[in-house]
Amino acid sequence: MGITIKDVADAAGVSTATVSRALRGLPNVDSATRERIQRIAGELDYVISPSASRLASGRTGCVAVITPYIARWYFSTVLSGVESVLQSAGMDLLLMSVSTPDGQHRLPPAPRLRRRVDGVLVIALPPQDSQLQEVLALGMPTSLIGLSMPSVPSVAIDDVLAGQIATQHLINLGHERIGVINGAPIVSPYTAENDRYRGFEQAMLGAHLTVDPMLEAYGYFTIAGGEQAMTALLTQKVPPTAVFAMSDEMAFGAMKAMRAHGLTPGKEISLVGVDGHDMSEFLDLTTVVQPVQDLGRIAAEALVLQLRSASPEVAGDSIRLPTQLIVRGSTSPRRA
Amino acid sequence: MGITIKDVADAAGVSTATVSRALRGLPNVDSATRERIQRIAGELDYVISPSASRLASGRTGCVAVITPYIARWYFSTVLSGVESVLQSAGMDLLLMSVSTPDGQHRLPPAPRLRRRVDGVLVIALPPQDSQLQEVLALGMPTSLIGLSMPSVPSVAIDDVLAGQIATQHLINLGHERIGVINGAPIVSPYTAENDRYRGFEQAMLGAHLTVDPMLEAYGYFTIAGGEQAMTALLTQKVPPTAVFAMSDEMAFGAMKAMRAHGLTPGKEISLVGVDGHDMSEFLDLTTVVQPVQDLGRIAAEALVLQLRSASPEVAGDSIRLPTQLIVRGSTSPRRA
DNA sequence: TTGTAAGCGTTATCAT
DNA sequence: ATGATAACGCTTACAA
Repeated sequence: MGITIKDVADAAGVSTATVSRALRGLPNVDSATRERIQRIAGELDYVISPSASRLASGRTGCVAVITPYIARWYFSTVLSGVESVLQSAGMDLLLMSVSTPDGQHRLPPAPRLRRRVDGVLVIALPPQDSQLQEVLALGMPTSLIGLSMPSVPSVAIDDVLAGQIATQHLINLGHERIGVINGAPIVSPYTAENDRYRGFEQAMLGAHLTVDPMLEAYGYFTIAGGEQAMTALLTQKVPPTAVFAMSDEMAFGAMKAMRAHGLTPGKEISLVGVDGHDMSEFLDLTTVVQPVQDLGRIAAEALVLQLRSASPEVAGDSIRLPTQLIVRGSTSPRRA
Repeated sequence: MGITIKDVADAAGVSTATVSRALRGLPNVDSATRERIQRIAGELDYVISPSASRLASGRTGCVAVITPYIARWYFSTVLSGVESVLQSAGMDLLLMSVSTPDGQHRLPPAPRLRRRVDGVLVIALPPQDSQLQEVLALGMPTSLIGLSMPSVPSVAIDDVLAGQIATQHLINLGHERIGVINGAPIVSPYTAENDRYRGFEQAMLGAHLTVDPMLEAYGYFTIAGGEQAMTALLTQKVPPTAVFAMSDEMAFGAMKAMRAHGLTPGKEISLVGVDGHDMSEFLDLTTVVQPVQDLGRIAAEALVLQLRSASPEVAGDSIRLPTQLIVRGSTSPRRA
């Protein structure tokens, strides 16, 4: 039921091999022949069969993107960057979420990868996540986004630095009782949240300030979580005068809690986030902006490059993208 | 370099045909044989070659999702619903954006669909978008999400009703000078924005209120756009006392503009949106909530069903999902 | 530069 | 219930 390469070959009076070569732009094809074949293929409305091509060549032209969430800002933004690159590269993007929209875990992606894609892009899974381990064990070309591991190519920001910058900003404003809204309490090392916490600690210690465990709360990277965390911080005997939220979305929740307690971010209390979420400008939130879309874009470019250069071990190493502190109204000098 | 069906067949002492049948769960296979084959396939770590299977069967097991944006809330939320269903159905999800992250148009998706997927899901493209037309012209099983057209299966809300409900809410609060923040000025008919506008008109006319063209502005469904639109409305000689924004994100922008003009949503001026965006609760925005994730979920389910039931014309018709007005603090009775 | 033909790994149609 | 085998549509040595 479809035009095949054979039909084109017959119509052009050449062999299927020549059509294949001509259409794929391979060298050693007479340019007149090539043009004729292209024209005829067009006239016949010929479309190559990916399945046949893949079966014969062994390459799928597909890249899988594995992500814990699809609908959250960070992940969808990374994804948009990835998609634009893969699109231009003519590769198919297979989207696989590791958890349901409700957050439950699902079928492990690794089995669904084998023989199906040429490469894999993983967004912000904890380094020792079992799903991630299984994917890496597949041994296929892989790039990590928003996390980094030794010996696996990755694109990420310097999370320690991000945490350090955010905290230092608060310190520079004269704050001393600085709270943190962290991700989850128990978490594997080398995650973004851990690194940001280390940056926080470094800044605090560097300024000879006390890291008070009572001023740490967990917001699980959600708005609601941030709100709860901030509420917890505000009900301390001596609440913080400034708070570092590890993500903008948690910061949004924190803002709500502050207002509920009659506090205005940037007046009685200061708040800084991390991300550069679309809404952060709108909400006048000081934040450490990370180039989220570029994270995806650059990782995808690196992967495509690796896939093209048949050399399996041109893995390319860990790439660090810069962050930038954007000071807005949510932070202000400590009131005397 | 991989285990093939032949290897499994040899190891099990049966033919490849039997292995194929056994592994796919087809009938007419001795249960003992089937179990043995399954065990051996497992031991050998056999993974079927999708390319070969697709080439031989003619089915790809892939569904393409075509969307104008990936990183916007509505689209990523629909996408997450779609993904969860396709995942459970064991189908591959090919993601294709129609515009770049910057909003530019790109390669038309239609050519990239042929022979590559079994079905297509289209998210919120205007009915007469040329890309959409080309996709439909392919004649493959297709479901539309967030838009509807005669004779093409679709899942959407009743946008006229949504606009009507939002507006009526403002009217019920006693407002008479009601502004609208629309999408784009020139737009094809039968789009969500047009329908919502019609609902707005209906409500206004039903209450014998004047639809003042001066109280209409365009926000292009973005935060920044909403802000500009609201600013325009507020600089009218006689500004509106209430505003219907056709999306929550535009409403967010509108809120910012209101505050910039010293107005508090829900006090001197009322504001209602449409969507049920995550941030709307946080920002205390009254809105007409639509079940965005369900839109994607249900459309995907319908498509999967259609693809399974080999009957090509079980297209299933247009499905309408309900919306719900959630009254929050951004709307209040008109002040005398 | 072009053609020949042997795969690629399944599925599906007949037989048995 | 199982087996043999011809597709499926392309790529890629190898020849010419």
